[in-house]
Amino acid sequence: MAPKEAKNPVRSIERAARILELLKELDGARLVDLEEHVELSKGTIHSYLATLEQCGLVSRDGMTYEIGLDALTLGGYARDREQLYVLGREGADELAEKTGELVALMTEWNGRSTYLYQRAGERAMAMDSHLGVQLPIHCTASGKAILSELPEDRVHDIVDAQGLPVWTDNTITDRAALFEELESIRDRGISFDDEERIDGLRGIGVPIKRDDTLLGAIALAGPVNRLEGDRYWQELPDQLTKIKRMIEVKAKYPQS
Amino acid sequence: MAPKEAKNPVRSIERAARILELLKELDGARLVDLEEHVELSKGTIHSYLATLEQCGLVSRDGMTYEIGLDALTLGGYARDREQLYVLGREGADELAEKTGELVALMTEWNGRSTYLYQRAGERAMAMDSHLGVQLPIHCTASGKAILSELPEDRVHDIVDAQGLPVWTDNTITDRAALFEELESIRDRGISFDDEERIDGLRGIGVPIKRDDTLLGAIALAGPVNRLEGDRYWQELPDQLTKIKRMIEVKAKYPQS
DNA sequence: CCACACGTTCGACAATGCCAAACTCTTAGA
DNA sequence: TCTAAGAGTTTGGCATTGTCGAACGTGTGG
Repeated sequence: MAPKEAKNPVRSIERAARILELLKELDGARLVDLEEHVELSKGTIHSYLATLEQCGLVSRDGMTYEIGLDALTLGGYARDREQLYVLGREGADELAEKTGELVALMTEWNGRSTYLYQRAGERAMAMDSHLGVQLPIHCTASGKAILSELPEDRVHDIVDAQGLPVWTDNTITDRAALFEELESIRDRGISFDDEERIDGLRGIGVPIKRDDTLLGAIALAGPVNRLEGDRYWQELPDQLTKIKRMIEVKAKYPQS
Repeated sequence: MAPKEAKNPVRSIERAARILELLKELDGARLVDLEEHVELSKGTIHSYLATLEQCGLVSRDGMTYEIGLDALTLGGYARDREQLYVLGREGADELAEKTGELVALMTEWNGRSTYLYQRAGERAMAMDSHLGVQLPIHCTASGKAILSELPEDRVHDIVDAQGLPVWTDNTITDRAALFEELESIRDRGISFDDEERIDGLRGIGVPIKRDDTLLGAIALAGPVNRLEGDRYWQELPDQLTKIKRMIEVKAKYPQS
């Protein structure tokens, strides 16, 4: 996603969005806390918060402000309009049930791989991340699956914008290496995250398309000790592929 | 929730929120569509949309604008900070599994009953609503369960703001009747929605508290032909109550 | 009881959002 | 092919409206 700059931006909106962002990053904040992070006077921040609260985008409990649930309402609607979610949820549930692991539907947003849905199977690890969270795209199975189906220049744009930051010893940090990897992902139709984002965590991803547009990816994650050998390299990839086909058929014949 | 008006509102934020609202209600819209619903010139609306897009709150596909996934990111965080969600998700899953019906965690927001989480059991009906959706509070099991634990004047405030609109023949539309109903809900600890919002749909709700603060409610819904007789009036209520207790214990002893 | 820290309100100035109108781009029809 | 209509985009100047700082509340701890 090219970081398009609006020609005539509405500053108040930029600033309001920044404040919401901060409330998220700080896990809720008081007025003074925000003051430290924003170039605005106390009085002004107050007006912003009061207005956002009135709009339902912020809630306050005494002195601390939080993101309001209207954000969830909006986000929920946004998700419902994502085809990957509508078409893929059932398949994700099925796969989580069958494998016992953590299954997620991810789509590209802001050059990142973003959770649209997640379903934990019986044995799934505690989740480190969840609905709406935006993960780096170069070191996740879902992200690489997505990149593998994006036009080359889009990939370059994204890498330009996001860089290839190190997360673990296995993280791909070299652009050429990344493109090689994407090539082999295209060959197999499967992407592997072999402890590239978090030590001890492996993942498997498959891109999902409708006609020729990329919808996102379905991915499975689990601890190294369970995702290894044949299960990691063969069985689970096969199951993912099966689900992918199912979803893509559903996409093609909406009524069936 | 009293409709607090900000003293010095930032108009641009109010308008931006209105536009997001419209994008939701219209299921995506073009610039001209918005023009009909907002007292702003084309050019101005354009600036708003461009800015919101830049902030990730709006996405565009050619000519049509949609809510952007950053809303989901924010909303997801907001949800994670709701204790009812964190504490209750497991219980809701369990209940959905066991009963096969639709189970939801709801909390009060804007004087409405709002979905924090939903889990569909095997036999659950197709959902008419979902994450983040805000339902009327006087004609849903969850809503009435919530009202039953709110201070009397809060209930009056909410009813003043929301009214008691008719949804079906069974909808409670009289304030006195509502208060009687709430009284009996308090007695039983259970609320019933007997086709009060949608014909053919029944629901059962239980309020959930932590210490003395109300967190929200857990509710179960299904078609009349499955929710009837003893199952509706006894068995399912008992199961809900069991889960409620489990959640409240978890709330009390965080580490257990 | 005072002092401090934080939130809230207010009035005046100037930044900035708004409108209208001109411009571009695409599509459809003659 | 040319024209017109319909949509989106950009611009400049005026007036609205956000912004600051200071003064005013409010509550908490010493």
